[in-house]
Amino acid sequence: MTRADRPDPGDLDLQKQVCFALYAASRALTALYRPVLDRLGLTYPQYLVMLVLWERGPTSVKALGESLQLDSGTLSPLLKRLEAAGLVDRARDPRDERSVVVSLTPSGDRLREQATGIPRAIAEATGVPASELASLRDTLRKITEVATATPDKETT
Amino acid sequence: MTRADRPDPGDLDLQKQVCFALYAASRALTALYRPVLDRLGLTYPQYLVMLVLWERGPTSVKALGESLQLDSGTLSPLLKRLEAAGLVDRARDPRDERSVVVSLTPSGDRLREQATGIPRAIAEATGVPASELASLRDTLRKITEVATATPDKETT
DNA sequence: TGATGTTTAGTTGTGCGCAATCTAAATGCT
DNA sequence: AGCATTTAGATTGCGCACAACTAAACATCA
Repeated sequence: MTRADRPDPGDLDLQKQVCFALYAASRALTALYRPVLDRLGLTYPQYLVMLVLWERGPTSVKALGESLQLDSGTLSPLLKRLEAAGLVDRARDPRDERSVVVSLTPSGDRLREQATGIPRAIAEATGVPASELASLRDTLRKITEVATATPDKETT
Repeated sequence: MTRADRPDPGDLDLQKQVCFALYAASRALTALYRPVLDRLGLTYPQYLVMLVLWERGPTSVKALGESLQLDSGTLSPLLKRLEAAGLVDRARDPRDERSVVVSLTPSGDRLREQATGIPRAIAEATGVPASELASLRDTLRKITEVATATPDKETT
């Protein structure tokens, strides 16, 4: 709070921006996953959906969206592709016909075994110590929490 | 190296994965930029392109791609939209007709002034101390460097 | 010099993300 | 019960990302 909020031209330096570092790192890490996931026939977002299903079993589209911070505009077509691949089933919840429950097929369940070693392999490939990765993850979670909690902090 | 590389089922916990934290944080931060950039008529990737142009002046498509880690499949249509918006010009380099040089129009140059305060405003909105953001950025850069440097570390 | 290979952009096709809109089912209110 | 409101999911449209391919310009060298 010294003499802040006077815009510094240097602020527009691409390399100084955390947001760009985040954007670049996210794509780079996803690219690391790609050849591995290709063997499972999954894209990275599809893999995230499978992670939730492997962990929690049958899950509604709404709950999937809350876990992954994705809306139905993204999930609906993605789940349709997973269903076409024979990995998941979709069915209306008889107790609430608005809700669609996604569950694993036997084929989707079996895929779990092939996925078990992936996270560790990727973590090691980055060459960053596990402790540093853990603190990185915590900082990222803090940022995500603040950023998503903010409805629209407009000073107008 | 104690008793590692035996796959632990817990490894598939979504919340433990750095990659998901990265993916979620990147989208959350981009969402924070969105209302601000909307006022400039820019998307986030378009803003990144403008950052490079504001900093370096006329730049080839290839150099833009190297700075932002994006290929022509992404940049060509993006630049076409920036050109349609009247913010940039595109012209073949007379010295090497393969290369296309992107430069700012007066309108694109003026936009810089409106963008100057953005990074600081976003950084403050996250509530994370500047020092922590700086170390976060450095860790992210390290990960990006390793991940992009790896051509394909397949043990086959 | 002419054949060959490389570099640079652009195009096409697929799959996200996300805003906006739509439909149907459930819920609340009187 | 009757009707407005809310909720869950799907659809549409646009803009990235990225792989695969094409075409033109340049480089190289027998």
